[in-house]
Amino acid sequence: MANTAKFDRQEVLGKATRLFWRKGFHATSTRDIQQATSLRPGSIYAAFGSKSGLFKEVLAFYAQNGAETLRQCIEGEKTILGGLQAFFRYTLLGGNKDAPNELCLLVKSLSELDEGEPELLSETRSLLVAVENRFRNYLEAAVSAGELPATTDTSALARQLQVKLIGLRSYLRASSDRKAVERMIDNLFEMPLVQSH
Amino acid sequence: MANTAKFDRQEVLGKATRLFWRKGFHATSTRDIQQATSLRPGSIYAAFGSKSGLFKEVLAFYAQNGAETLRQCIEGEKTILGGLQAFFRYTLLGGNKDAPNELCLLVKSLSELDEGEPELLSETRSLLVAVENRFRNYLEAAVSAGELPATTDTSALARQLQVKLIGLRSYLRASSDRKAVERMIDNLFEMPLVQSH
DNA sequence: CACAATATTGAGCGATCGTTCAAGATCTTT
DNA sequence: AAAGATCTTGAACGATCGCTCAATATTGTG
Repeated sequence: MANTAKFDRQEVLGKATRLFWRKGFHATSTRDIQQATSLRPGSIYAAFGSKSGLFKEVLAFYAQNGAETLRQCIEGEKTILGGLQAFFRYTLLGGNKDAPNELCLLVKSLSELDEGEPELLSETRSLLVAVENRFRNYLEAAVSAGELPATTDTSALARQLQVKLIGLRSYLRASSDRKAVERMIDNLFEMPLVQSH
Repeated sequence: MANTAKFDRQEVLGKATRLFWRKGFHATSTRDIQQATSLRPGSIYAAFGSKSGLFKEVLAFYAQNGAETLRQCIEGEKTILGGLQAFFRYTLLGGNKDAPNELCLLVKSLSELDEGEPELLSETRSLLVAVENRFRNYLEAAVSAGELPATTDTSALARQLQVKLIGLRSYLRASSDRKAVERMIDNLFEMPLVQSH
């Protein structure tokens, strides 16, 4: 070894993530990335191989950040269900005002990727499955904690949360109606979650 | 007038719609369009002005088709709520096996368009508002027909249908789990729609 | 401090992008 | 059938795309 990279990989991934999150995979050019990261193409290609390779790491980076946010929301509330609601509120209405896009990057990628990028598409699907599994794990913990009946179908409920979250984010981008979204969140968590969803 | 266009505009719009629906706006090249329509660029640009101009007409074409499908579903069932459920089943699971994409073209466009194409984005939003309004109109008719209580908040319910439909279509693309989607549709229409959503 | 190894630089590659337009083909009108 | 208007054709424009690579700068090692 004789020379080491001067840029911070995580920092570059963060900047690339914000860019891809805002513009999407296809509409983001490698020159956009060069400008956002202040790197020359040679450095980017040495570190990530290709635009697709960078995007794949961006997907993982984004998913890990999301998982961390969810964990913090759960830990910051007294109950697990309250933590899940806090996560919905934070993601849809909350603090991260500087989020580049109303939509989840994974869903946005699921939308624009096709058979032309099979590896990125399957990776996106895997990461979305992981989100649903995370929801289910927390719901099972809520059952264990007595917040939900022991008969709760946590798999079905996790699916419902996933569907609702995706739908609400899309609705927010379509309408910008924050009050309506807030009402729908509260409605979702106020009623008996078990049988009605 | 001395010469008339030899291609059928609706037919070309249909082919372009399938193409954009499958690949999205950015990933569809004008040469893709030329190949799919068997038209030379001059003819396309004389008829539609630009790629964006064609896409704008495609959005309208798609939305009109969707409205017609919904109308037929409603008319084909005994009750309006049954018709809405039939529309959900048809759109998500149903006959159009040759649909180019699980997602709604409007939602897909809402996802990939940004400030770089403001006119297309606002047009997409308008067409999505129109879908929700159509849902609300049918729900009001359901109230009039006694299928729903007179106290029903049809606006809120139409929003819920919109959110659910978008979420379910995304979920289907993510997971390909048709049985789970079928269960969620039935669940949505089996329970008392009014207060629980 | 000299050397070897790695990183950075930026010009520029071939391919493809959206789009244009002169030339030729085809139609309606007279 | 001649004239005039419109449509179709396909080559090609400039811009931009993802990406490469020889030249240069920078580092750790002996």
